[in-house]
Amino acid sequence: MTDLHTTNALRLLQAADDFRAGLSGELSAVHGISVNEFLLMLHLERAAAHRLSRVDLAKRMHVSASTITRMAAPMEKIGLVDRQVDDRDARLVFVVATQAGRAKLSEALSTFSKRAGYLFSDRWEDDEVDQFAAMLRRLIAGRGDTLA
Amino acid sequence: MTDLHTTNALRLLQAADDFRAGLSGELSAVHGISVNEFLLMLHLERAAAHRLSRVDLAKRMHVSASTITRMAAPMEKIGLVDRQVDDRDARLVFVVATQAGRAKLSEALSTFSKRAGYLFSDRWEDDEVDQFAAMLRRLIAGRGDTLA
DNA sequence: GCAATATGCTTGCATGTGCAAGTGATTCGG
DNA sequence: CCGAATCACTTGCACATGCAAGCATATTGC
Repeated sequence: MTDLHTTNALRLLQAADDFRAGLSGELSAVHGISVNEFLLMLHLERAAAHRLSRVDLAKRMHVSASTITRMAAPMEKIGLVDRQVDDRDARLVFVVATQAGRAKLSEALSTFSKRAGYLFSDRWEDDEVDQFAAMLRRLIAGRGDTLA
Repeated sequence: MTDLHTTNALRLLQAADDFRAGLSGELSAVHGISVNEFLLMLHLERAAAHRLSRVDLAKRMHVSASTITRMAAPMEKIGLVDRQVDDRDARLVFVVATQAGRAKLSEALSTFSKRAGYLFSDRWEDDEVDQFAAMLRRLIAGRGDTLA
């Protein structure tokens, strides 16, 4: 009916949606943040000086610049991130992780890892996990700004 | 730094997001439908009699029942789906694919398959694609209502 | 049978998001 | 230099979506 590439793409979307849906509930219930806020902070954590410009974040997260503007505002209010204007280029406004934000990320990351463990553990052999990692890496290899 | 399960889950989300973002633009530009409308019709296509109740669709798509109600309305207007109340249980309102809807799905599916091909082809060996399919299948094995 | 409960769906409200337009800052071409 | 083009960001508007409440229909317990 449909070829295997198509099946794989459908399964990829389904598996990611399933995982994201479960993660969403626990992140918001336990840590009071959304999946996108979690991913935003993770991008900051991986970035130099734990900061990124708004357009940079937007590209990495597949959202519009306006979304970053609007996500950052409440995160600044609760102290997860700070706003930092570039010295050289006054157009650039960095989103920079605070200590509190990095601590929150660390907690949220343990929830994330626990769920990732549920997803794979007890059903996968170590070498299968390695293979899967290598395959996924090839799928996102085109991007130079991946989280993992 | 982070264990491999965590890395894999992050890559899974990233790969799916990347694919969905590219697909979204082409589906809306070429076929005038959203990714979620495409997936809704695909669920109908796979279902018995090409129809599903609203709560059933909601569960399969990880969205709320109200979202299905609101997605179905414009799709009925442009003739992609019909509304059908169950004879036995007047609470049940099925979303049923029309011929026009199934034709539209078929066109959109070719766009989907083309992008799925880009994602894997020229970079993957056949047996790797098979392995990847088997691994993804295990990730979504818990669900009995998967698309693939 | 009938009240109490559960189920499926819809609607009001609040929130999240993209797009297009607007603003200020920088860079480019002459 | 100076005007034009580009870039980063913000804001107004429209649309999508979840949650809670409401409504109609079924099912259950007595």
